[in-house]
Amino acid sequence: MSDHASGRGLRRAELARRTGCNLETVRYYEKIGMMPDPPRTAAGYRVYGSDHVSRLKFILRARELGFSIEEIRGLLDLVDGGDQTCAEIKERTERHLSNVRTKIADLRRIEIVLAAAAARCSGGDVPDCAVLETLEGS
Amino acid sequence: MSDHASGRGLRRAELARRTGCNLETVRYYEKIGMMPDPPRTAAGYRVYGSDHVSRLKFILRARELGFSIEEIRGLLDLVDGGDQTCAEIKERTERHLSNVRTKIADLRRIEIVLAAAAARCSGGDVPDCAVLETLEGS
DNA sequence: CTTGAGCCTGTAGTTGCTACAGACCTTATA
DNA sequence: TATAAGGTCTGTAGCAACTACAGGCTCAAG
Repeated sequence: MSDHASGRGLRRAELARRTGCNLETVRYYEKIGMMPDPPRTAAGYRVYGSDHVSRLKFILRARELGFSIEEIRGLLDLVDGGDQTCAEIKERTERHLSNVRTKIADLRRIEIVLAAAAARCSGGDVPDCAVLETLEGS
Repeated sequence: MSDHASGRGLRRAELARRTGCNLETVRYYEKIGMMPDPPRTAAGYRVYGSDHVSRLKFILRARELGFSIEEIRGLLDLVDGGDQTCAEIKERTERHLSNVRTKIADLRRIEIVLAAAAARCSGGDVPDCAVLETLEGS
């Protein structure tokens, strides 16, 4: 059966390669409904087009920016609906940005405690340790 | 059967309450071997002592500082072995600290991109959106 | 015609919990 | 003493977001 794998259609590995996505993750995104079900060859092989490439890139970029799958699903719904407004997208972005800032603040607190404990450590061949004191109770 | 639940021994809920740990998490830490199996009453109820309280607090503090379960297991092994050295603990702490700093750097990069995209947004009732441009390709 | 690569499916594993269901035990009150 | 309410027990399933198989097709090259 002649498919157009060498023409416009991409197989899964090629889609993965072009987007930098893990091979199995492609299938995973399809399973959870983030990627539309692609057409298949007669033998059942998935055939992807440029729309799949851009959608997958969108998802991957959003993931890199720390958006959760559900957040991305929401963004995609807006885009797919075609009636998204900049205001709505901006609001979601700022909500996510504020989560990111909270995480940074949490990690900075951790960093300070760890750095202080490590600094108080002699680092010697002795059983007493400032880190353990920090962990065992103040 | 007389147990000493009201004396020195604590039941699970009380241990959880005193440490701020979730009730089920206590059992989870036991299952994965982070907490020693406590003695039981004749009816099978767990009975905890002050050693369990301190160990659980240790684990919880280390978790708050972002140590993974495996890292904590390593620390506890050192402490339990009794031959831990400050140098060893310090090294592990600094390794973890460097992971934390990497995460902070990653998040700061994300923060910058998100903030820039949101700033370029008009926020109006229009379909064009700077955030979407960021996600759809540079 | 065979070999090897690539694809298919379903499922299990990862991390660190959290939340049940259904059965037992304990305690207080009537 | 009966009973109702609560605590505890076990095992198991679920969460996010993948990742990695096993076992079976299909396809192209030699």
